[in-house]
Amino acid sequence: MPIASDISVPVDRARLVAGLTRSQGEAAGMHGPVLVLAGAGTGKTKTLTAGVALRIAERGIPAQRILAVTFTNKAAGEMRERIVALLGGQTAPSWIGTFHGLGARQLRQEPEMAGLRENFDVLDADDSKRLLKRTMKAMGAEAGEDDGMAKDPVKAVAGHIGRFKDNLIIPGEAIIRAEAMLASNPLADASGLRAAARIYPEYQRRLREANAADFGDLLLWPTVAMGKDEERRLRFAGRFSCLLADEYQDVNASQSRWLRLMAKDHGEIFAVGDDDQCVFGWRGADIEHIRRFTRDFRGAAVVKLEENFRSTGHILAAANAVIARDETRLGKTLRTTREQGQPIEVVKFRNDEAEAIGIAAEIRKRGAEGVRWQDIAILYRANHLSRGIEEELLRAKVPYVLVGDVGFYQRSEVKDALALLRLATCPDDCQSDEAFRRACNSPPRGIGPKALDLLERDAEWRGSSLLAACHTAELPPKVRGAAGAFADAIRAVAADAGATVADRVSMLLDCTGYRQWLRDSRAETVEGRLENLGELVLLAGDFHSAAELLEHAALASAAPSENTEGRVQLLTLHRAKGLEFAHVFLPAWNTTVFPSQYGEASEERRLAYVALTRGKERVSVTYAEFRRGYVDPSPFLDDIPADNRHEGWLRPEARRPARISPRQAGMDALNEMLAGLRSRPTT
DNA sequence: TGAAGTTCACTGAAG
DNA sequence: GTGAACTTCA
Repeated sequence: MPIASDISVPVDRARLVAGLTRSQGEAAGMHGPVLVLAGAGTGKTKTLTAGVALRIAERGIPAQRILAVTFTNKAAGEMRERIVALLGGQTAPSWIGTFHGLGARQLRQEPEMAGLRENFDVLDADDSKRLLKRTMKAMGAEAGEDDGMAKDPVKAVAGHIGRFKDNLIIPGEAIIRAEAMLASNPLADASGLRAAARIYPEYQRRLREANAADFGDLLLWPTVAMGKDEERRLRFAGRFSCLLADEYQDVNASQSRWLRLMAKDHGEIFAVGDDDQCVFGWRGADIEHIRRFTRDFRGAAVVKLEENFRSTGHILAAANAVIARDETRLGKTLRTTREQGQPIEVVKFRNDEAEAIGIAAEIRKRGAEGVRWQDIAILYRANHLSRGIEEELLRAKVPYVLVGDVGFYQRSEVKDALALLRLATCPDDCQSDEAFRRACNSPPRGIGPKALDLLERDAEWRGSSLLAACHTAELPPKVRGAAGAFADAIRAVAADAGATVADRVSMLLDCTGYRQWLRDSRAETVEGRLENLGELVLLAGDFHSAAELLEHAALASAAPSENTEGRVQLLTLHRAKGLEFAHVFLPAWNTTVFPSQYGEASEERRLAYVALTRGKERVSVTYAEFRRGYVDPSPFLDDIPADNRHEGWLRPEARRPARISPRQAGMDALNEMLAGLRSRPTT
């Protein structure tokens, strides 16, 4: 492949590719469509960053003609930072962002693509679920659609509608497409899917009515519109000379099509990804897109990065063996230049409690050996598995942090405060009605479902906003006073033209009694919540308008960086993707837990591969003989070659009989009996 | 009407 | 443990 060397821009190519391997450097400098298949720990981000830097510095492509796409804000931020560092003072591309962020930007420019007006709202998952719920209630579809509907039908329908949007299915086509899907895959949740196809158009109608877009809309409509209207496509695509995409294995149909439309004119797309790490199928990601990259982008070059700089030999061999049993993969085999290191430690425990105790004890021991807490991580398949482990870490006095629990902007107090701000921004606009519904009764002021219904009727009758209806609707006297006072408080802040965004938020929290309400509540979490509100006011200082802050809040979920210093980190396998830790503990390798009974087999296997490749020095896999109903050890354990594993670092002991309930004790007895019957060698 | 109490399930989670 | 939905109580 040609490497441009004839451009006389005075840059030091050597510096840009410094620290890259030969294949990394070659890949970064290629022209035309390129797919970099980068295994875990092979320097994927580094290569991508170098790719951007070389395009700017060597090929002379203006920074603002480069489009770089990622999935998370964090990844986008890191890329921007690294590019700036690499290029010195030169500007990073103006269009580095997430798919959603970029889609939102396009939609802001031409909102009619989605049938929206200017200044539409972006709803986060929570908001859209609320709207969906009201829609379903109105359609009488909320209660369990007789047969096999899920326990949470709103969640199920929200999921299906989200998948429709991921797959570029517009409301009018949903019913036909759903039937087609069911014809080819009768195993799917048929009644839920049908219900969703029926509800989708009405939900979409209500979204438009509220002048709001959900996350799916942000990419769906620009993509649909660009596909239909070539002039429009050129307006968007014409401003870029090349594209770069991170984590390509995780793209969904809509994202893949969007990229193709954006790259159509020049074919300059540089994608990096690892098909072995596609673990977000349930979120719409489709591994097929990375597999057919060379067909989607004609003449694409494929470069494999197989040199792993992260893990020791044993860890890598184990991971390779586990993933090798996935037969549909594109195929690459990681090798490491590092030493063999220690074998994977596989430890059997009697039950889940013993497992938690054992892990905590082992972590203590490693701490005593000088391992820093922050270099240790416990990675599990499902969130609820953290609980038992936390308990034992607490007991063992090991400091830990639960990584990425609830995002800052998803916290209820933050959402309440933002709803107040939304309300104060346009008190007379029906677009603020959802914010009103959220804010009107926190703190409780007597506006329950009944009163809200009266307000809704009045507002509908007059065509006014709910807030305006507080003064006009016929309400019981007490409620009327409270509602009026609430509306006046909002309006007072709205009228204060001189106030900054931060001032407004702070004033609203005070004059609506929200802060006081929080202070008075004697829940344990008050202090943290008040702190969050303070943090929000602080953050609000960075924004020039309420609209700006609200958009940011919808598109950015993450908490302002969690402090992991000096703590053991607890997180799910999914959240651990892309991260690395010197010491990794992988609990609950039991069937139905991991692999999960709900997951797709090959995706669970890839998740096991992700799990093992997080470790740099030591990886410990544990399982319980007994765990909530007898479950077998994970079959993935058998896939770790005998040469690369070692049974146990600790004699598993179940202790603390006092804490074991009679029920548990009975089950333990049963378990022991079963274990005996199976004639497993006992420890 | 609202608040307090109770029950029940609980993959995974970016934007 | 948590949160959501439902029930009961004041």
